[in-house]
Amino acid sequence: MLFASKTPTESEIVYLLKEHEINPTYQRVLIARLLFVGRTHVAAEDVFRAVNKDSPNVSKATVYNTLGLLAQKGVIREVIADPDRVFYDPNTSPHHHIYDEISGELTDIDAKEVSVTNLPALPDDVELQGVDIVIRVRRNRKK
Amino acid sequence: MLFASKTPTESEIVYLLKEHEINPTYQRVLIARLLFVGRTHVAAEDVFRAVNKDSPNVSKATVYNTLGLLAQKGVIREVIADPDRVFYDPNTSPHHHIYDEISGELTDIDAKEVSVTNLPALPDDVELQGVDIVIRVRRNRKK
DNA sequence: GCGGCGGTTTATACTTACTCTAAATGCTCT
DNA sequence: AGAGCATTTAGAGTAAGTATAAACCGCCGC
Repeated sequence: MLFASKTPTESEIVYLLKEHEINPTYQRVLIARLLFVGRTHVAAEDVFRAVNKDSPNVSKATVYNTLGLLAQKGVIREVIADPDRVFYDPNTSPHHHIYDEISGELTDIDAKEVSVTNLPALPDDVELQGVDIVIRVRRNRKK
Repeated sequence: MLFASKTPTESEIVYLLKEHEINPTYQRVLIARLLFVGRTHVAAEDVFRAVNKDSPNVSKATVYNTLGLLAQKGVIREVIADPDRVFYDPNTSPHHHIYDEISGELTDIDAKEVSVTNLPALPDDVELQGVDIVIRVRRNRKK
């Protein structure tokens, strides 16, 4: 488990950022904390709204920059499943996703539940970044 | 193999569209033919440019509508792998993709080369649309 | 304290992929 | 011809994300 409690303290977040060589500024801690408290898949727009709910705290540019930085440093993970927006996932352990094409909702699947075998060998100059499995689904409206 | 030759004739395309309950209009045939001649992953923008290369033939709206229609009817397949644009893939046989995060390039992998097992059972009201595997990769620039 | 400096944040304008709308066009049937 | 329906069109609109240039912040040497 990444944190002792489900809702990490500010200092736990500061530590997490430092661990990943990220300077823990006010805005970055605010955003990261929000991600790890909610522990859900969020889009940049969600973060922007949540972070500025009461008073204007963080600009749009900083939200995008911070999410990009966190993803690049491996603190969170980008999920490309919705053609309209990128989701960010605080769960970086190996897992995959179910994507509801109607609602846009994303759900986790533990990597243990799915196995991928026989990945093709990659050329030397090609570095594997990750394997994403998206199970696309439509939940029928109840009749 | 879908077509006898690598470059399907107009009448082969017309037949393909009719088979999928698509009224084979001038624009749709033009676009579909282009897809099946190139047989590569293309974005809507590519199609728009190619189709209007010499003279203005098809409007932007029609390009998007047609690609959407072809995908919906199963003639081609949408690939969500690049956060910036949707790709369309004329190869509808079961296969997956390697996505180069640097160049944005997509490459096919035959489904036989990868196997997914233990897909989780889905609730009754949920209909499986498909399973997409994207192998994210970075090709290092040659030193 | 003060000036400078790199890193960070900001407002705002911009880009880009894609969608919407309402009018025009075309096709078919009588 | 003309009614009725499907299709296409130009152009405006939307929304996610990026670029830019100025302001700000923390820190270090003086």
